[in-house]
Parts: sequence; C-alpha cells; structure tokens
Amino acid sequence: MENTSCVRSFTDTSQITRCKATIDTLNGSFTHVANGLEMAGNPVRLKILFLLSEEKGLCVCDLSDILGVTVSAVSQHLRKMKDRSLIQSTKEGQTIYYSLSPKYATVLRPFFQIIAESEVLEAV
Amino acid sequence: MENTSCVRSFTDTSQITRCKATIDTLNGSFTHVANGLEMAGNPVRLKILFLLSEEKGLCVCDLSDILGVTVSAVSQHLRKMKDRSLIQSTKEGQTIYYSLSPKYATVLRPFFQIIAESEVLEAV
DNA sequence: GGCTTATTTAAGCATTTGCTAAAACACTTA
DNA sequence: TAAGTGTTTTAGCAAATGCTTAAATAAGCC
Repeated sequence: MENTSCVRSFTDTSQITRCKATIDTLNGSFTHVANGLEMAGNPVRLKILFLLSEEKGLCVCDLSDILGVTVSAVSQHLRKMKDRSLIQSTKEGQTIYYSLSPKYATVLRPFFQIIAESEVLEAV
Repeated sequence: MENTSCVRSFTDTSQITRCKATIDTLNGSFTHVANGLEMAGNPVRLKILFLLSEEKGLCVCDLSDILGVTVSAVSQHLRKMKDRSLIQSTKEGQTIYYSLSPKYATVLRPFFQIIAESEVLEAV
C-alpha cells in the first residue's frame, strides 16, 4: 500500500537497518512510555498531577473546585490516569482521595520544577 | 453554566484557595509544558525524538524508512515539533537534516533511558 | 529550459479526545 | 427506608488528531 523506501543516492544503509532493529525491539516500550506522556500532555491532567504531587488529601470535588472544571470531567481524567496507574486512590467513607503513584512522581518532578520556576521567569 | 463549587461539609478551604492561586499564576507554564509533553506523547513522534537524540544526520526520508511511516506523515510530525521548537533543522543541498534541540534532549533523556532499559526487562 | 530527487503542503476522512448534561451507583445519616 | 452527599458512568457532540493521496515547492543535474 505504501512505498516508504525512498530512492536516494546517498544513504547510510547500515544506519537505517540498525535503527530499524532498535525501534523494533523497543517498540512495546515506546508505546508504553508515549502513553504515559500523553496523559501528562493535557493541561488539565498535568495540573491534576501537579496538585496531587504537592498536596495531600484531594478528592474529585476539590480538584473540580480548584481547576474550575466539572466534577464529571475531572473524574473522567482521573479514571484514565488510574487505568494507566499514574495515580492511586484510597476510599474514606464516601470520599475518595487521590495521590500520585511514586514511580510517576519521580519521573514528572523535573517538569514540575520547570513549571514552578516559570513563576520567576514570568515576573521578569 | 456550571456549578463546580461542591457543597461538602468538610473541606480545607484555605487549601483550595491556595491551590487555586498557584494554578492561576502558573497557568501559562502549564499550557506550555503540557504542549511539549503532548508532542512526546505520540508513539511515532517519541520514536522520532529518540532517533534524533541517538543518531546524527537523519532526514525525513530516513525516518520514514526506519519507522515504516509515510514521508508525508513524518513530515507533518516534524513540522509540529519544529513549530514548538522541540527540534531544529539544517539544510544541505536539497536534503534537510533534523536534530533534537539541546533543551529538550536533556528533559527527555530520563524517558529514553526508561525505554532503553526495557530491553533488559522484556528479555526476562 | 526540462527532469529527477527531497521535501512540504493541502484536502479529505475516520478515529479519538474532552467536554456537557443526565442518569446511575455508593455510602452516610435521619 | 428515604433523603442527601460524593463520585462515577453513560450518551451525545464539537473539535482535534493522524493518516492518505495528490498537488506544490525547492534544489541539483542533464
């Protein structure tokens, strides 16, 4: 259906084959990591992740209040992230508290730092 | 249009107002960072970014070959990432070579490491 | 100039996303 | 048991995404 093989005179063929092999073996990992990054790639979700990393004991309702987004919308974001185990939840009575799973907290920290530092930058 | 303010008996009101303020001042930064993460959140683009970080002198055609994706599709991904200055390009004759901008290379390195390490994990 | 090669752009389309509004579920308390 | 509160789920929809095919630039070569 497609002719991806380009016909060009000067190509490092060995480089192409080597890269192909690498991409192929790591394919599953790429999908997985991209999936995680995609979650953080939405402004509302990134804010949720940030809030969960900074504060303790936040429920859907709190997040809805803070972000000015419908409870339903927040809940749907939370579910997505929980499905991919970016976040965890603990039930306390009828309230459900969410928290960032440690693994992702580590990996997201640099980005939160960039965001926090921008406060200084924007003041310039 | 929306009633985001939840009516719940037990709430840390000061926490909510404090969070609201933080989110508000950092709002632009959140959008910006989310935008960058969104770019890396697509498997094809993540692979492109990875390849550009590992290899030197790759053109659209090479990437198309390696990834098994149409030249056009790759080109459109590259444009998106260039618009957001994740990548740079240098023209050499009629060939255009792409490279990862140093700033993003640093920030993405941990993820590339996770991907590379998975090779070991998947072998288990 | 015309022809080939490298790349981008445009138009079209199926799929996905993220929201809203309304209904459903779960737990607590009167 | 009924009513109230916190949360999720469903259905629907406008907008965005990512691809394909075809046409448009751009540069090198005869």
